[in-house]
Amino acid sequence: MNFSKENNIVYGKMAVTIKDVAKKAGVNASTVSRVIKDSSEISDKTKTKVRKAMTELGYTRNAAAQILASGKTNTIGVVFPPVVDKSSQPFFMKILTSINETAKKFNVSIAIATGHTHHELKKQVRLLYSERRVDGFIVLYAGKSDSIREYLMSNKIPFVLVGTPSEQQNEITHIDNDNKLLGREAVQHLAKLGHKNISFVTDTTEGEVFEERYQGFVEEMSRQGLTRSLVKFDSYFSIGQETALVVIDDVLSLKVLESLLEHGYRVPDDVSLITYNNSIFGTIIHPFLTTFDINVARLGAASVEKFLNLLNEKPDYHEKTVIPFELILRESTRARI
Amino acid sequence: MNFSKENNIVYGKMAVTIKDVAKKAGVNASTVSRVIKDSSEISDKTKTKVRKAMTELGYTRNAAAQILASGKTNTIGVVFPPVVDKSSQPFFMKILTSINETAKKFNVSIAIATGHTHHELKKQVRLLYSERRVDGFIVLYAGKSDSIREYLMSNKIPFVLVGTPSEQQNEITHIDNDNKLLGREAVQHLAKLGHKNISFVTDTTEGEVFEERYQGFVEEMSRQGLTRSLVKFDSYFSIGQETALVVIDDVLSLKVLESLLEHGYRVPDDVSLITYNNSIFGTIIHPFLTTFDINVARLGAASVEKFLNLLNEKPDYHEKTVIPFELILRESTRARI
DNA sequence: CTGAAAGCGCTTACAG
DNA sequence: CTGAAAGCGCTTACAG
Repeated sequence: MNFSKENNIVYGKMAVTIKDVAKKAGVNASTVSRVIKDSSEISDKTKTKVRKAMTELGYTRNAAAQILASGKTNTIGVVFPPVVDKSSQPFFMKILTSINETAKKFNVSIAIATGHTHHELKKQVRLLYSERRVDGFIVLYAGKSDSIREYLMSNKIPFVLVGTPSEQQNEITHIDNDNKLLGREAVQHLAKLGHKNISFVTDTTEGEVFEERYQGFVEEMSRQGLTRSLVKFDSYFSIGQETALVVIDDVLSLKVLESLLEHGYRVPDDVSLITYNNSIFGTIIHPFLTTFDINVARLGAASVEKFLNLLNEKPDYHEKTVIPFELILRESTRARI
Repeated sequence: MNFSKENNIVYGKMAVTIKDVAKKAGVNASTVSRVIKDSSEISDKTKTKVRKAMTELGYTRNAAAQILASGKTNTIGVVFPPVVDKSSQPFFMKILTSINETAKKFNVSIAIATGHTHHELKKQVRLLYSERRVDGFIVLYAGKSDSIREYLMSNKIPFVLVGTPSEQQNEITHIDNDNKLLGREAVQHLAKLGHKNISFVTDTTEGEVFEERYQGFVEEMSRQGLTRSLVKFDSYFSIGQETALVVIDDVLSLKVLESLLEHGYRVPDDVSLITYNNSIFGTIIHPFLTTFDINVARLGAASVEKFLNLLNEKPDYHEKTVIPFELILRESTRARI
């Protein structure tokens, strides 16, 4: 029976500490600490000895003690957008999973900040940082600056953005797809199939995502000398001479599909449809949607890597990371006859 | 300039500690600590004085220090199921949000555990607990026992389950809807509309959710003397004499709807359809689905409350909490003429 | 009702 | 390459 352990009763079990390991290995606690972080100062012989003691005793570090002593939390705060229904977008759960698993790979943890209102969300973000629970943040929404972003910037708190900020792109490290290219490539795919009159369909004309995809669409349409229009989807939705549609995302695509069917158009026989995001909505009902996979897993992984780089290397510049996308061919597009 | 602060440089800023507050308020650090937790031992006068100092200095507690000193993490680990695509089920993001916001209300934090494989997930769960990052867990999947649940139970780690465990229901605190009642009430709604021949449609016959909803369906159908059958949805799906369908969830309902349309049935004119979950999938295309809202927000909130109760009160029994549901009438059911 | 002191389990200059 | 010591910022018996 080991006396020093008598006070380490946690949840009814003895917690093994660095001291126990040190005693067992016949070294000082500071040596054990150095072995834990695999310091090059320590001899291989000692490392082996200490590690043996660690496994024999079943040692695991106490996270709180390490955080307190080192001053580094090794935790990243993940900030969700301040909207009520994050659950309707598979994107968020997907990127959260990816972030969590990448973080684990680098031995860091994550904490999350959510809020129905902007005010609540900001309170959570501030609290996470002021209680020294996180070293910084990955923010899962971009666009125009808000008071949370201002808070982060003015306090020089490390953070990266998933998406593209409307302003200060050179002062913010961010990770995104090339939305303009996404717009162009949709046109290219359709043009290759022989379509000459194409509409861009959206339910919102706000936000960077729409703006850039649409801009890419317009540029490529002009370049190829094709006929285009912009259609806002609402209850009066209908189409004219166009033989193909670029739709802003796959949820909207399902609605467009239904409306088209009502008006007597068959997809892809009468009109082709190409869309974005490759979420589950694209393969529930036929025609399964031809869509661009924006690679959410890599967006998440890159956000962690870039954040860690920002935190540790403290580069004096802020870069944009562009994640490649992939066209998934399914049933909703076909050659124009 | 305050000397004691010179060493508290965190992220380039002075961190205010309990000592700074104590000095400013002219009391001992231990008194400040007691004021923080609003101890009834401290006089109101002192509390006011200390709180004034706290706000003036902008004090926030250091989470790691508090955790280390108190031995309580005030953090709950949330365990997601070990499946690849959690993002296709809006349920998970919804309950995560609800759990996080309820936790915040009780001043506790959350950590998450995800993994593509059961093995990875278990590693994360063990790590969270052995590093003393969490006091216990909320597990977001139920059904048959797995090695994670066995680990939690045999180590007497506090946890609650969202869903109903197949075994040991009296030894596990869990939170769920009454799935059997959900099955019965679907029948009742349909019967009231005059339907006498009803099928239960599912794509999986595994899991508690199916079993209980189906059992409730069967019982109520028998009780009312109606004609029933069980239909497994696949590419050969078709219906016979039935005039109404109970479908296991709303994603499957969209597929069923499509298949019905192909076979020339109109919903709800020819056949009524009632389903479960009230996710976004029910209101994308027409007919909008009549569905049961299972109240995910309350499932999440209750899981936090019950966990905290388990942790603090250490009751010697394990109860089940049944969250009420609500029928959302939309377009997919109608009276049989 | 409040203070002084010990302790939580680590990390990290400093010294040798 | 390793040890001894101080310190991170709290909490909590113990004493008065």
